Amino acid sequence: MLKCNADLDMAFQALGDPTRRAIVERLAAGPASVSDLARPLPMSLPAVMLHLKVLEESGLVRSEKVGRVRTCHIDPKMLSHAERWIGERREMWERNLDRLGAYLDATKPEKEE
Amino acid sequence: MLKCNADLDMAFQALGDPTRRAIVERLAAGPASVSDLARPLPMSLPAVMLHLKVLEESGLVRSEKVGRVRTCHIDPKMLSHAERWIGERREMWERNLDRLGAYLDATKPEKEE
DNA sequence: CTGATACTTAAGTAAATGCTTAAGTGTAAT
DNA sequence: ATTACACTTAAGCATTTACTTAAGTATCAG
Repeated sequence: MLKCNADLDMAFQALGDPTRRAIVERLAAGPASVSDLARPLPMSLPAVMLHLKVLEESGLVRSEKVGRVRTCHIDPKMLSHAERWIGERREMWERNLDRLGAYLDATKPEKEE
Repeated sequence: MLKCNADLDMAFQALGDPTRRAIVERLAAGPASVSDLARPLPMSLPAVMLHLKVLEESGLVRSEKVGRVRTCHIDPKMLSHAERWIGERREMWERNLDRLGAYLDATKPEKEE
């Protein structure tokens, strides 16, 4: 019954956590290793790994491991997707406001022609 | 330690649920009563009320009650806020890609001058 | 006044989240 | 070979979420 946009579900839910947004914020400045990401965060490294897993499964972040260090970076596609979803709804709402305005303009004015 | 953006937390978390996105989707087309919103949804009315409460506390939706019917509508401000947050991070990432490209262009080319 | 409508509140439950500490597994440096 | 480093997995736990049903509380219509 509900449209099935599991990818948006995961992306928005991932962004709904301050730790994960902090990670995205850091990655927006450029790729980083897991330890780099964990260092400023007030939690254990395994906890950061879990957040990274969420971000990666949501498609917002990707990572590759070379040697013993895993480097993470943003995947902008899902960011765009989420951004677009919000933008389209906002625009739909604004068009409705405009239509309502036009309707009121068309019906109310008594001093017409 | 983490930047405190409780409003974004709530907005993104609200959008991270398919039922709530369906409600926003419906409201983008125009205001609706609680029952209107609940009718197509595969759950009880109290459950829908809880989702509405989340949407309202996140600032994405507002509502007024007149008589016995509560009419809900989108508040576009928080939609814009969330959209902007994503957009800024995406752009930051893209600027970084450009800088990297420029750096590579500036250092690698052997056939210069 | 009586019943139907449109929400609202309360109480309870199963599952998902966000951590923790402890114990691994490979890779790199000495 | 030995040690340190950078993750990774596992097990466990407290809290929050997403519902449910049942029992209200105001309107409004007849």
